[in-house]
Amino acid sequence: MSKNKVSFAPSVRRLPQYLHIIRSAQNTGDAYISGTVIAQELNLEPIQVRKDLAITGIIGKPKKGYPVEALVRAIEHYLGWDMVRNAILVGAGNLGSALIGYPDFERHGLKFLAAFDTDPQKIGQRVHGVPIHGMDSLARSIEELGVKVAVLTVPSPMAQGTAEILATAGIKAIWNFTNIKLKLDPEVVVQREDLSSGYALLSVMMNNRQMG
Amino acid sequence: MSKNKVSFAPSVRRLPQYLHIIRSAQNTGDAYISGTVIAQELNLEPIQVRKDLAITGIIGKPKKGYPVEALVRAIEHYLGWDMVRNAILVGAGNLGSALIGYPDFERHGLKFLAAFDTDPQKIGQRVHGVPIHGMDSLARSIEELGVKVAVLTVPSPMAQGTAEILATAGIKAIWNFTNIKLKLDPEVVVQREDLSSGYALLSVMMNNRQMG
DNA sequence: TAGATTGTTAATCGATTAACAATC
DNA sequence: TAGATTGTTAATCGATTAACAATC
Repeated sequence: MSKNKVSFAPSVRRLPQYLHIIRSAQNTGDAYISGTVIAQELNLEPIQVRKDLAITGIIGKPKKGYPVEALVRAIEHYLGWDMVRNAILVGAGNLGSALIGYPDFERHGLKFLAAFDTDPQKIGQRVHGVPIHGMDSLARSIEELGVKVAVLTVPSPMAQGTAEILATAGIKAIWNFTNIKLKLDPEVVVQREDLSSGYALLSVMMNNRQMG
Repeated sequence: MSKNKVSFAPSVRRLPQYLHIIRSAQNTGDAYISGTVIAQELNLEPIQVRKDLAITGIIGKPKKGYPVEALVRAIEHYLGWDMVRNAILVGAGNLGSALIGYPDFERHGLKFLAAFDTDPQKIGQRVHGVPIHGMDSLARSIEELGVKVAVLTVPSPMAQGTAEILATAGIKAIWNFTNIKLKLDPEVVVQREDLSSGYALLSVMMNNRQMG
């Protein structure tokens, strides 16, 4: 493992993109892949790819590149994507259903044990094979299942209240898809996915190109 | 408008969060809101909020803060969220349906004229009031509607091919929700929303806290 | 008025990029 | 071997934070 100071969040965010490219190389049967090739594919600088990959502990071979099999394992291990993490989905609307059915997450260890919703129509049904329960059984289920990870896709007015129930019941990590900044005990890890920020960026890019 | 060099993408991404806070102040009837208050609400540094808001051209009042009404207008105008932008949705699955029904986007000028899908079951139906057409009418519809913005939520194997059809038919901005790095004419603006990168970050945070 | 808050200029911090020796 | 590519150390770039005079 490199002892260098290494850029963090931005590098970690790029790793799944690398993994995607490297996986295709794996499928083509390539034994090695160079940082140069990965960079080309993603419109990045080769040096950036090398720096990023170094954080996983992978050792490349001059002239050849990185051993594909070992690189896939190194990235997945660094991300903890080689283990199973049980999770629940809170809010079984369209967005939640999309996430629960997204094959990449399941493939990378995110296993949904249950979903929760307020809609009586949905309770008792299943999304992508996962049973939907009522919100009233949320706290009890979390304790029974011993689950530590929750994906939060409820309407924003419910976000803070629901998050508090989650935290109290023992959830330690929340993937927050609402546009609410949650106020919780700092021991709970929160990753917020803010679609509005992406829309803001797209809007400004369009403005710069004088698009109506 | 400030002549300072100003941080770009990160600042723009924070503006919608500010807008959200400022809107609640507006609803409470406050005439002014200070950068300090906004910062507190979002766990940021006041100086960062002031720097970010400066890019919109807003002028604050020492001691009082920023005039709420004018600030809302300044942010929305800077983002171009005070005008209507016609768009289409390509891929009317769960994720696409979630986006098309997300009230924040409509409120900020994103108007979906049509959706497209390959599923014969869906063609002829509507999502959130928007008609779903077959993929074969995609190019023709884009030209007829004169629409320049597309939200891409097709399965990843279809992403590159579909994007090429969009670009050829006249689409100038693509909001890309697939995990594919699109290769297109650089005159087409692409904003990629990569859920895997957020999952990677959450995973590493969980690893750091020794969560299984 | 007194003092909280703004906007500006300067300093720091962190991430990206450059340079280059080592090497398969 | 010759040369493409790695990993490391140094330089640059950009974003965040600090300091502080101006001011309502």
